[in-house]
Amino acid sequence: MEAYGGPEDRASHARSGRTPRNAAMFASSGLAYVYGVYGMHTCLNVVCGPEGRASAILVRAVEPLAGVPAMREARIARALATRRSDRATPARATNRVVNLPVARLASGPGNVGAAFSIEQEDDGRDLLDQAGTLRLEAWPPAAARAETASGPRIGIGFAGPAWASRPWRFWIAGSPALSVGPAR
DNA sequence: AGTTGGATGGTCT
DNA sequence: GACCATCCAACTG
Repeated sequence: MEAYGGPEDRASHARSGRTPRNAAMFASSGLAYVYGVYGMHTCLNVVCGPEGRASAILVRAVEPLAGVPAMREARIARALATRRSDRATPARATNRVVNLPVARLASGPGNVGAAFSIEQEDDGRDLLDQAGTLRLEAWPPAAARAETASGPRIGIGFAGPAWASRPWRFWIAGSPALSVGPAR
């Protein structure tokens, strides 16, 4: 995951103040901020600041602990819906996802959006509503506490060295499902 | 194993 | 009209 701040954060969608797209970032914590990038991917954020102060956490990757078949089906459905080239025939696209390792099902912000069937209409949804289909649940009390690590955020070089180097990316140490990031 | 470039459209200048 | 909080196939070596 990655933390994004308000107008002072040159890497944040809120860097130019409030706009129609980033309105959810200024809302109260616990809501979803969903945006589309590169015309074909949806990314999920969790709004985490007080109302009026923009902040959000981008979910860059998820390590599947349950629901693997459902995630794989969602990936297939999304792959068929947004087929990218004539070379990627439906059969070929489906086959690729079928053979995808579990750790790669949601290893990247666009893949998280695909694996959880995130839509633009999920923007602003209350993730704390335990009756909702898209929700945050409490970490099981009995579960072991995960060890975390941190480093620079991915894909935000445009923000300049000061902000690009800030270690606002956090991950579970040793997780096999970490996002790879853009090639360049 | 690492790099490059195409796909694709909303958003903001 | 340019720019992306990306992904993956097809290259090179």
